[in-house]
Amino acid sequence: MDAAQEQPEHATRRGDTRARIQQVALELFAEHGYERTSLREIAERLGVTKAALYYHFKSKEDIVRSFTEDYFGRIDALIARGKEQSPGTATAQELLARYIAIVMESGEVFRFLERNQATIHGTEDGKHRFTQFRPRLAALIEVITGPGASPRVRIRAGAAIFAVSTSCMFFSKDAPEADLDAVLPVLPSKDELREIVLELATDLVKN
Amino acid sequence: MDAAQEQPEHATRRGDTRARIQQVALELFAEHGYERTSLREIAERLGVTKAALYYHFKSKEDIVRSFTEDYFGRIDALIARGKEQSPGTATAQELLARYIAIVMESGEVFRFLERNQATIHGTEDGKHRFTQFRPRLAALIEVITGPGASPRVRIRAGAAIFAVSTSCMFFSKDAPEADLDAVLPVLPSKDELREIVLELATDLVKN
DNA sequence: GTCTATAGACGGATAGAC
DNA sequence: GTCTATCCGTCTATAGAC
Repeated sequence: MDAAQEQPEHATRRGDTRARIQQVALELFAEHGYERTSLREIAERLGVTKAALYYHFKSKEDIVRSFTEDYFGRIDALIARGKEQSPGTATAQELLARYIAIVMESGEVFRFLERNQATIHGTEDGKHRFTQFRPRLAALIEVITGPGASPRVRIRAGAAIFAVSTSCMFFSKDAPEADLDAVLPVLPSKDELREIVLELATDLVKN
Repeated sequence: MDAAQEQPEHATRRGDTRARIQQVALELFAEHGYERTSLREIAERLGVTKAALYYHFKSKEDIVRSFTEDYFGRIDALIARGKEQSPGTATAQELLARYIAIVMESGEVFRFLERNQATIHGTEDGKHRFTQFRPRLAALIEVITGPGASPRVRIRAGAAIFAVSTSCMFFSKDAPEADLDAVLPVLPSKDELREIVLELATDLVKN
């Protein structure tokens, strides 16, 4: 994760308080939901008070932004990279592979975004919302299919992204409190999962 | 959009406050999120007061249950039906087709469930089962793949369900306020969408 | 950097009149 | 069936001491 070294020296020596806040907040936001998790709850779990939180973050939403901006930065970089390449099966395959890597690496952040879509979409703050997945999805599809693709091809590309995202999240070994046993008696390793998911996404994109 | 205000002449405009509450609540819950939508907001949009809502529903959660129980009933029926059939490609295909139909028919409800996962998961009522998507997913996968399938086959079946669900929701013509134009310049009809999605799901399941 | 204390707002829910 | 009025809890955020 990003260690948030955006602060002056005096504030973050070895300062893991900020990082611990992020960690606990992300965990609770993803598990119980953004609105159902109060700052009091986060503070209590860390053994500090609410006011301490406000020393490190200017608001509740600011905590969210602190761990989502890194994720969105990666996606944007992926899109930019894709635009520089010539469309084709090889490019699409590489894009998908990189996308899978991003999703798997930022597992908890992705889980948070997935499970709090309505909340995130609802933040109409105007200023800076920690924001939208929608325009990025459009760009990803365009970059995978190339311009002027048919509805069928576009939908399949979208489905590939959806399938990849949700599968990586759901079948991940380090999913917290998953009733995974019921659906997958034997868990695949991270590499096995990556391979299976990439194969399935490729099937969707290449036809 | 504002279907609660102006309805077609043959629709039962008068005397069905309960249905109008459901409709408006579902719309707002799906769009802005369950917690970010207050009963006051729902009441205001209907031109009534909060207290009136409590005549028709015993709590906020009760409104949710009123429009989710039908959806889950259908899924459960689908699972039960699947269990009675012998596993095989034909069965899987039929199951997928029926699942797609369910998702497409209950579009707004599904959107609500999708976009409020964290909230829904957070309500540990225990007594009300509308919380659990997880065990149903496990059952669906089992019924599609048959018993004792490999991790790869199970993950592909899961991915098929994920892809179908999200695609039907996202690429649906009557998606409210979707920036769909950006990703799909020409929109498929409901039948075309169904066909495309079924084909893609089949590709995932049969290999 | 962390604390205590509190402001200020808004939420869900209920009582009882009509 | 719908209203007015209100209770009580919780929340985010801030002020200011140490």
